[in-house]
Amino acid sequence: HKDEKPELDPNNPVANWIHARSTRKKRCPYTKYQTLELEKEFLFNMYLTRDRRYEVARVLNLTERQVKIWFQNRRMKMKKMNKEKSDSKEQ
Amino acid sequence: VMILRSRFLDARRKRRNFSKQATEILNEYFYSHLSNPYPSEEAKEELAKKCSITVSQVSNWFGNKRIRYKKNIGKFQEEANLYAAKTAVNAAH
DNA sequence: GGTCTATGATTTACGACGCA
DNA sequence: ATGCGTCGTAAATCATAGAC
Repeated sequence: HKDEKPELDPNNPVANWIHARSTRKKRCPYTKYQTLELEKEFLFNMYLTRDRRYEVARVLNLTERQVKIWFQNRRMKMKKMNKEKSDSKEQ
Repeated sequence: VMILRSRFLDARRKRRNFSKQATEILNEYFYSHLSNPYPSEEAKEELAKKCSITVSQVSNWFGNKRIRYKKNIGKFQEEANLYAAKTAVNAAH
């Protein structure tokens, strides 16, 4: 399969499932303040310039990578919410 | 209009467990595809229709099921046997 | 009715892959 | 090669419906 890492085991059913690499950073919930500031920035523009990303990361004490990924996830969330809205409309 | 709107918002806020029949259908698929329990988009749509839930809810269900099964296979052994037997009976007729 | 646990949904973090 | 885009997902966590 594709996503991440195989689990080389004999005949257990989970062997061929997708598994996260052990090096993956553990999910760390952001504070209310961090989330609020990220949401404000997202409201201002859905896509970050490199300068804004640096600044947001510095102010919120996150890495630029975390900020980049937060925006990617936030755009997917918005897409999902829009889809639900249009789906419930028809019918 | 306000009533409809508030009803819609309430429905989103207040989660309901899925029906017994829906859970049955999802579990049948899960245990009969245990070596690769990743339904395609088309399969998700069909499951969603049969279960009267959304495709997102089907995705959530499989995501939760995979991780919870993997985390404690022993706890699900009885359930796994039950659905294995059920699909065996279905295949025999 | 108050405690818990099971369950559905949401939040971080990445791998795979696309495109410029 | 770099670098950021989407898409689908893992895994942890949240919220609370329901079982006890």
